[in-house]
Amino acid sequence: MLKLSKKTEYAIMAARHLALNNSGHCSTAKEIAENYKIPYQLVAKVLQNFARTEIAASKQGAKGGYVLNKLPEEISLNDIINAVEKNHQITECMQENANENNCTHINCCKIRDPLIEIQRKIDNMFAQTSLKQIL
Amino acid sequence: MLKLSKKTEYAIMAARHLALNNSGHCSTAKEIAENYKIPYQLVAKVLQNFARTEIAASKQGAKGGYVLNKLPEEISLNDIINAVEKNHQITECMQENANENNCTHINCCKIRDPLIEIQRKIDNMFAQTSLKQIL
DNA sequence: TTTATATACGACAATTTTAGTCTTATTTAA
DNA sequence: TTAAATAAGACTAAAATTGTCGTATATAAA
Repeated sequence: MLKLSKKTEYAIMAARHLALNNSGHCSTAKEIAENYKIPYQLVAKVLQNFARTEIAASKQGAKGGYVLNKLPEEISLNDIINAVEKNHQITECMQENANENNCTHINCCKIRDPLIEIQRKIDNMFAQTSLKQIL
Repeated sequence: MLKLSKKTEYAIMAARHLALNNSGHCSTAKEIAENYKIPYQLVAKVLQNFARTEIAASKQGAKGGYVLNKLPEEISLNDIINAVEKNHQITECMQENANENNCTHINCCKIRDPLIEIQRKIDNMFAQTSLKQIL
């Protein structure tokens, strides 16, 4: 519980790699996969998510690859996590309009409000941590 | 990812219930299970863990049950989580003497140190949140 | 224009973790 | 002696995570 997914770990590693290799040259999924010994297909998808969320720009074809769209200090850990994880909240009921479909206990558990506060603190921490701090 | 386990949710609910019903009388697993509509066996184990880690005292037999051993302001969210989860760190490599048996990437990932800092902040937050704040 | 290299992406399979159940033993008040 | 309760291990089911496969598309360079 409360563990980062491998996808997120790989995303942080990949983002860090892009930040350190941003001198005009494209980094490829293959390069990152081999460098850090992580499965190629997984890094590939992580990078596609970076392109989709505009953390990085992609270039297809030979000599293609990825470059960051922003400076490392302008990219937060939250940006990186959001790129690869659609739902990373501490409980199912954290979203605004949660109801009994999200959790059968929502009306009797009595702990939702304090947990929302915990969630807020975690979100804050991730938002305030920049990629630059991870280099 | 980064989700609390049901076990932890149930533990927080149960701890809160004990805190609100501490006027000399024992609360039972059955009472809590029915009150919050959570599976009896799971609450029972959560409460056994509270007794084992001395958050609560247990009394066996008829008219038995559990009472908190400390005041709500003296019990942290960390105490509650540690009672029911043996390992709740954000990565496998967070422990002091982690090596390649914990994670094959430990020597090439380059992100362990910044993650240790994140872990420290999360631990801090849980340690500084008391049961009293959850009532 | 062909080939090699690379992104894009959905579907699937294997593995691991989480959640929940079953069973039995023990303790104690009435 | 019985009913109510904790104690605890083994097992099963369900869900989430992790990893793989296959195919399509784009592009630089020979």
